[in-house]
Amino acid sequence: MTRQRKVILEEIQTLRYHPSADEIYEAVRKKLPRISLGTVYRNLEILSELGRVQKLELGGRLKRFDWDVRKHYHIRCINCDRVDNAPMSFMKNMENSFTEATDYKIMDHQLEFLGLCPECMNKAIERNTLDNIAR
Amino acid sequence: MTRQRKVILEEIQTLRYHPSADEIYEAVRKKLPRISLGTVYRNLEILSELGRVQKLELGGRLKRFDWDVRKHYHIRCINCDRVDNAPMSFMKNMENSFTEATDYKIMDHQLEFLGLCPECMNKAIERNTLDNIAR
DNA sequence: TTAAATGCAAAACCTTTGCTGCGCC
DNA sequence: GGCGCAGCAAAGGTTTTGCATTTAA
Repeated sequence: MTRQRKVILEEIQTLRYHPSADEIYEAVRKKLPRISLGTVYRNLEILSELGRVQKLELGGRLKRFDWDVRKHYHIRCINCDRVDNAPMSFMKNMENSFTEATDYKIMDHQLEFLGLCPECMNKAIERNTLDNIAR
Repeated sequence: MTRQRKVILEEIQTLRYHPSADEIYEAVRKKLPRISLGTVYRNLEILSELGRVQKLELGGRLKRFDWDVRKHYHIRCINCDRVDNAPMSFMKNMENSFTEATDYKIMDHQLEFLGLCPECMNKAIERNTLDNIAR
C-alpha cells in the first residue's frame, strides 16, 4: 500500500459520485501533484482486484469507480453521463431462472437505467430541446 | 439509401451474432473492397437512428450492433467479449417501480448477464485456469 | 535487499471528424 | 447544379504499456 494507492482510495471514498479515472486523477493531483495518470490507472485496477473499490463498466464510454463494493444498480444520464445509484434492491437470484436455457456459465449481472438527470432535464426544458435528446 | 448503406445493413442481418463496427467493416469489405471504416461508422449511426439496427452499448469496450431492434437482454462473455441474447423476456414495467424514488427521468433500462461462453469455459477447464478468469 | 511501484512518454485501441471530390436527384 | 455521401487520413478520447528509476516491505 503505497502513498499513492492510499490517496487514490481515500479520494474515491471522499468523492460522493461515481468518478472516472480522469476525475480521480484530477482529485488526487491536488494532494500529490507529481502523480501520473498511468499510476492512477494501475492502482485502480489493483484496488478493484483487492475488492477495495468496485470497477463499473456501464454502457458509457468511461470506466467508473465506486467506493461502495456491494452489488447494486445504477442510473446513467444519457446526456451528461452522470451516474447515480438506482433506488432498487439487488436481485440475487436473477440468473438462476435460466441456467438451463443457455450454454453460458452465468456468473453475474448488471442492470442499468437510462434517463435524464435533474440538471439535464431542466436545461432541456428551458431550451425546449427535450425532443432532441429524448427521442 | 446508398449501395454502401444497403450492404452494411444486409451484412448485419446476415451475421448471426452481435458484431462490432470492425467486424461489420471486415464483412462488408468482402463485397465492397474500397469502403472505408469511416463510412461504416457513419452508416451504422444513421441506420440506428432510422431504427433499422440497434446500437448496443454494453459494458465491454466495443459498441456492437444488433439486427433485432426489439428490446431484449444480453449475455456477455467476460473472457472473449462474445455477446448473445439472454433467454429472458423483457420486463416492460421495470422502471415504473421507482419513478418516485429518483430525481431522474427514467426512460429505459438495460440488463446484461456476465459469464463464460461455452468455448471459453471449455478452454479454461482444459488448461485448468478457470480460477484465473472467474475469480 | 529485492521485488514492486512510480513517473514519463509513447503506443494502442476504438471512434469521430475535416476535407475533397464524386454521384444521385 | 446542389447536396449528401464516399473515401482517405488525421485527430480525439480513453486506457495500457515499456522502461529507467525510486520506493516500500
